[in-house]
Amino acid sequence: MGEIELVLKKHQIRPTAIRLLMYRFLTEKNVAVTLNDIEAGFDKSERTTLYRTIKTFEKKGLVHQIDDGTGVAKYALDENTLKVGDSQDLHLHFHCTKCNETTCLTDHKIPHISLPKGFVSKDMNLVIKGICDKCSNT
Amino acid sequence: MGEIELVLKKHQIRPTAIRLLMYRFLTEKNVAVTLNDIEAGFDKSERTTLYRTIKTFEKKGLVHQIDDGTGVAKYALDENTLKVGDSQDLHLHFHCTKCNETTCLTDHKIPHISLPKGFVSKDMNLVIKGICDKCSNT
DNA sequence: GAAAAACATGCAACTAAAGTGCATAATTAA
DNA sequence: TTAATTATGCACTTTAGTTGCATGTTTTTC
Repeated sequence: MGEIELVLKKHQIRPTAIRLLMYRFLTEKNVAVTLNDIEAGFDKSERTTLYRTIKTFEKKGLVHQIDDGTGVAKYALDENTLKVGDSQDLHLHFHCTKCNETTCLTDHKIPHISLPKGFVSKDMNLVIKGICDKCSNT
Repeated sequence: MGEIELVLKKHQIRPTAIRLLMYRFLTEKNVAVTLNDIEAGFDKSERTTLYRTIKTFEKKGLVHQIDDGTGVAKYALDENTLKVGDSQDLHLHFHCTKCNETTCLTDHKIPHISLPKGFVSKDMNLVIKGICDKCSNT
């Protein structure tokens, strides 16, 4: 049994052909991808299936959705996919307005922020927009 | 001439009837509103016109768009609308997952974050999700 | 103050992404 | 091996965002 198969099983995801392929696709990319990116990476298979597959991955805690302000949902593999459960690593995301790529800056944790009385924080999303390293070196 | 009319003129926005109404509508709300919210607040007038009006407000620096992760764009008046120009107040936003309201926490500035070499920050968006004060007191 | 230019509005239509319903196929459990 | 569950493919719907164009209104210019 392949390694990817094991990862999926650990997350209680049935390792079908498409799912294995999508997982590999995600590991090969080091930036967040849209559903369109995924679709473009697979000659075969339906948009709906890919949509439901990525949603399954999300539900099972294999990927997280990123909202970088472009209006299109992006997805990226969770850092520690071997660990199951709410890892809740609140890293920040960088969106390059030049190349439109969004990167997980997993080493950069979001600093603690004190909220007004009565507000309870459960989750947070921090996106920094600007020019990425690749684009600024051009 | 009314006060709102003056505010609009200061931002080089022609004070038409709809614009005056929308500005007042925005001041009355203390949470961010979607285009649908705006539409619901006006019996008359076209969705397109309201859309273009809010976009004009945004372009002229009267409102800012907020991306709270719900997938729908929300808008809120800038804090200091009497001042013209790039105020760029990077406050954070709180999105309540219970009542679905998004509030500007204008007093809470986003802390400075150091980025990896080569990354240049131009703008940032921080949304904290959780339960707001109104919903937690219920 | 009239004509021209610039801008605002309303209507229709289009686009893109997200999501649902349902039939069929495949996989797992009994 | 049959029943139950889950996955996939296709068509279709929904919703938000956006654009084109004709008409209406305001501002500018002479």
